Amino acid sequence: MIKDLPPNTVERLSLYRRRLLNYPNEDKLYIHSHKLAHLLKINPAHIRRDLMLIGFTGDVHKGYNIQNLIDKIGKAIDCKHTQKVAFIGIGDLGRAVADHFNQKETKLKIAATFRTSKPPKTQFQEVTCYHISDMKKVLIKENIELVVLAVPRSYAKAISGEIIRTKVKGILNFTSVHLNVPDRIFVEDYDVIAKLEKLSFFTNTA
Amino acid sequence: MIKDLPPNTVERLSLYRRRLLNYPNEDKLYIHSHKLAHLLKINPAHIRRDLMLIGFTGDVHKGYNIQNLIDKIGKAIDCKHTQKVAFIGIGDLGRAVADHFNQKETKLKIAATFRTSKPPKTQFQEVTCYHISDMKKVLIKENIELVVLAVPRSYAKAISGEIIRTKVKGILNFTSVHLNVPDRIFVEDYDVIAKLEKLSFFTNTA
DNA sequence: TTCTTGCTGTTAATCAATTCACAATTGCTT
DNA sequence: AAGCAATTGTGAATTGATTAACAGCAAGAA
Repeated sequence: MIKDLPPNTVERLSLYRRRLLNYPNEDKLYIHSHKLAHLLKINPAHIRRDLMLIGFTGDVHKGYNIQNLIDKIGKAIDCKHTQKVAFIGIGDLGRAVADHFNQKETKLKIAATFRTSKPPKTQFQEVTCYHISDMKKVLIKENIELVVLAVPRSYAKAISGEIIRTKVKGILNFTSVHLNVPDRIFVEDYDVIAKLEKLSFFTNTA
Repeated sequence: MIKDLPPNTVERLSLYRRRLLNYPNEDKLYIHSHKLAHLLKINPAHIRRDLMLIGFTGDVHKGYNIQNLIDKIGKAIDCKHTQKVAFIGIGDLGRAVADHFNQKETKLKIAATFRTSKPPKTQFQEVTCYHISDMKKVLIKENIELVVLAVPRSYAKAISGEIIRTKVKGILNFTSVHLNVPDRIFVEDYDVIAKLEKLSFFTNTA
């Protein structure tokens, strides 16, 4: 794991890897920066720069060895142990994401989902779905470190109050409520409403 | 509606307004930049600069008039007519967002939701939930211009292929698939997997 | 062998976003 | 009336992200 990678680079490395994992294996062992850039619709220089930052070097003619690159990205951004993730109050989106995390190459594992309503305890694939009232207990017992939080506003405060009493270290926060958590917890906010209003703005001016 | 606002400013203006709408009305008619900044955990200069960009000016002692500011933000970022939004394949998250759009102050209206599975046609609040197979028809009939797309990978291509044959102008894309759409459609990607891997990275180094 | 081609690695340039810092203003206090 | 205190509006500085540009290299063609 490399220190001091820019946040956006970390995100892109994740994208590179995922794209490469799905890359038709055919006989292709290598890929050029501009080819990968084209697949991801980004600038080739960006890729070369990102790979430079993690010290991965390609062949001047053949390009980048795909398997080695996948491995190197893992070394750069994955943590050593597997981290468990929980989805709190997010139905279909979790489902849309889940398949990837059942692949071999990932250090993240979806360990539980929670709902504020309905099913008190059901299975979804191999992931158990609990009622929200069991959240704290399960987060602790399962040693979950990352959560995706997408519950209605009215729940947000109480739930985040419980989360800080667990071992959770990171929250992807889709509630439009600003969470009051200690510094040891890393929060990434995403405000759907603001994004929609931005979308509205740029579809009417641009 | 103002041209040439930076994207991030547009997003923040949306956040400012929403925060102000929920601001305890008490007797407070005015708010200072640092007070609002504190509520949103951002830098006060940021707020002053954003408001400068939309030509809103405050009182050197009282601060910003809340109602006027709300109105001005509307003039700056809202489009004139109401725009309709659809949620495609996103259950709870849509629910978590929906309440806001039933407020008076918004130009966006959730007009439909679609599911890839289960309920062929049910109601959620006043919003009808259709089966995905009716999507194109409904998008056209309802004149929907914005969609939030969060279906499993395997559906993404086919669905985006249908979307481009409607009047949709903007897509908030939560599928990790790069959509191939013409330039007239504004796409904002959000890759949950990449965000989670970033979260994992920064909870293990920082 | 020598030339051409096309790629990587990397520095430099550009562009965008954020924050600093302070002049100007004006109510309030004395 | 004069000085203090607090706030806005904004130019300048800083930080960060992206893109351009090209030297250096090596395979393959001539």
